[in-house]
Amino acid sequence: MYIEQQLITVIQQAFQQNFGLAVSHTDLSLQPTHPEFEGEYTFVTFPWAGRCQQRPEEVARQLGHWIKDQSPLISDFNVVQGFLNFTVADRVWLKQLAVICKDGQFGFLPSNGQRVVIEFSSPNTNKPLHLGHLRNNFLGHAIAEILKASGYEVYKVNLVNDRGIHICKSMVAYQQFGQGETPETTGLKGDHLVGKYYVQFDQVYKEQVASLTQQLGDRERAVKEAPIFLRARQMLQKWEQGDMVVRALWSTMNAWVYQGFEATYERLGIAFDRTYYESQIDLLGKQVVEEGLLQAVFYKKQDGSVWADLTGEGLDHKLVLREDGTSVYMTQDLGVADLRYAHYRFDRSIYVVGNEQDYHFEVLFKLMRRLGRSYTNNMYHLSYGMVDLPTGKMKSREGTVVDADQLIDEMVNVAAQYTQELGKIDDIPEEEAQQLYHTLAMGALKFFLLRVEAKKRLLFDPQASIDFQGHTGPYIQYTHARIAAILRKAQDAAIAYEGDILERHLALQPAERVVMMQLHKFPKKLREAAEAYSPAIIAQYVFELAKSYNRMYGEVAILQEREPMLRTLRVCLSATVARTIQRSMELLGITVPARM
RNA sequence: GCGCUCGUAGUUCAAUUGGAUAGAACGUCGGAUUUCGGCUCCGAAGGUUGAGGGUUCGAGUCCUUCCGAGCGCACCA
Repeated sequence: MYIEQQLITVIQQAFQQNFGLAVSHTDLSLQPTHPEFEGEYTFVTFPWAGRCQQRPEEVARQLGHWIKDQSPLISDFNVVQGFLNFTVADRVWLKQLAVICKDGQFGFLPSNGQRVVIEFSSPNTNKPLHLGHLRNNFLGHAIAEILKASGYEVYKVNLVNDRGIHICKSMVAYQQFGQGETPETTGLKGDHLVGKYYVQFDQVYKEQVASLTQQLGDRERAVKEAPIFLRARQMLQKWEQGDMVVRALWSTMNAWVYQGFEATYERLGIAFDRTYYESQIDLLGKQVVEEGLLQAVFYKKQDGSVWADLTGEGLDHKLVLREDGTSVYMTQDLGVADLRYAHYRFDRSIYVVGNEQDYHFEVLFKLMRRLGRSYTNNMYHLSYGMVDLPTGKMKSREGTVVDADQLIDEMVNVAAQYTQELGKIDDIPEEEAQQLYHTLAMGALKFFLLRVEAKKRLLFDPQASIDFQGHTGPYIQYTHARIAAILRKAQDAAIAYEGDILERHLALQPAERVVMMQLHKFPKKLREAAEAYSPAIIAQYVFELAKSYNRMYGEVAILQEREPMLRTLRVCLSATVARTIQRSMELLGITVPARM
């Protein structure tokens, strides 16, 4: 039972007894007391002054007195204007610590029987993953973990965008300039090799457009008629017709890319329960469009293209099928939604997709509703902002993209350098050391990208991201490693938690009380994070927990404490902090080392 | 032009969903270890929350008008 809830129950009784008011549990809420005031929880009485027929101060005073007399929960209270501040009794904190210490699952919820499908990553198979994908992947993975911890049965799915004109661009360039290169002959990762040709296509295309524009004096025509572009279109048609040669090349190049992706996912620590390929689900969307036509949800233009009229809902007309009968983006998502429901019978379906798709999903959900899909209300677009660089926006064509693999390599180097300077792991095997550098690098990167609220755009400063001090992943990892060192020594000295600590009247230091309060907050933060689909809440929380511990570490002795009860208490507190850090970071997909 | 999102210390982010004197980190300056891991800790300086108006006991938060930024409004995905 959480302290806040207990306190609210008492306040409820206090209203009844002192003012004859029956107030519901949900109308009462507490907030943390500002540090400059005495106490831990604050109840605001301004809104109640009217119903109590008293000034806010007076209401606070009466409630405070009554609660202090009646409940062992608080040791003191004070009133500042309409703010009633409670000081929770040390014994209550100690008891709470005992509970958290014993309960290895503290804060995690038991199964609620609900299924969630979460789609993320969704790469195109024409170029390697970049920084933007990292934000997407980390978000998706973290939210999946958070929902699992909240009792959901979670399925992670990836929808690979493996068909379309952009794929053909890489293929055309490869055909023309590739000279039979393979990942093996070049030593390049498959996704990078294919990406190279995607870039090359664009260079050639630009040149052709430039010269053709001069020739024709018409840029618009040049854009549409550049030879290499025509070849790409032609190739797409052949692909649609199932041309053997084109399909073979497509399979080969896609296989290269998948191998490359697999390696990158592995480094990121990300995996999926199922992968969908757009090339395989083409038909489903078309069936949904057929169905919509029958229901008059869609209409057909004279040229044969199919549209939805959303002008009644303040939107515009939306194409759902081309005049030549081929699918567009929307067609596919209509089909995928059904397929996913058929596969999982989900209670919720989450799409982790960038905010440039906000409109697309708004339309998609409206269409699904019109089509009478009962699960529409359970679909959610988790929209996130772009990742910007200090130099401006990332543009693949201008080479300002931050490549994921390259970035990880750099971070690993920095981690190695810092770690060697610290010199705490000189005795461990090389393989383990490499593993550790990777752990630290990913910790820095993931924390950097997850600490910002998803919907906000995020500035990626390469300089700041490799910083290991301050508001960073490694700062938290370091805190964990330091506690782990203490615990190793405590074990050697046979200091362990003993249940009777809370029977003693131990006086807590303010810094210890703050740490306990932070620990106590974990379940609430997890709940908030799950409701808001927000890993940033966990990131914020775990940082504050680490900070509160580090402050305490500076103020009180732990193993050096002479009083055995206090020493035991602090070891127990340290162990609980370490475990909570570990579990919180795990929710973010970050591993914490025992040494670093 | 229309729609959506955003605007908070020099910089990057918070602000418990409408609560007290708007908080952290980085950077700057100044400190701390006879002791448990200094990738740590403590302190200082730094703000008209883009601007104006409104709602109320109380607004960074809600409404409104401007200003600025990003994204979208493709028979691309």
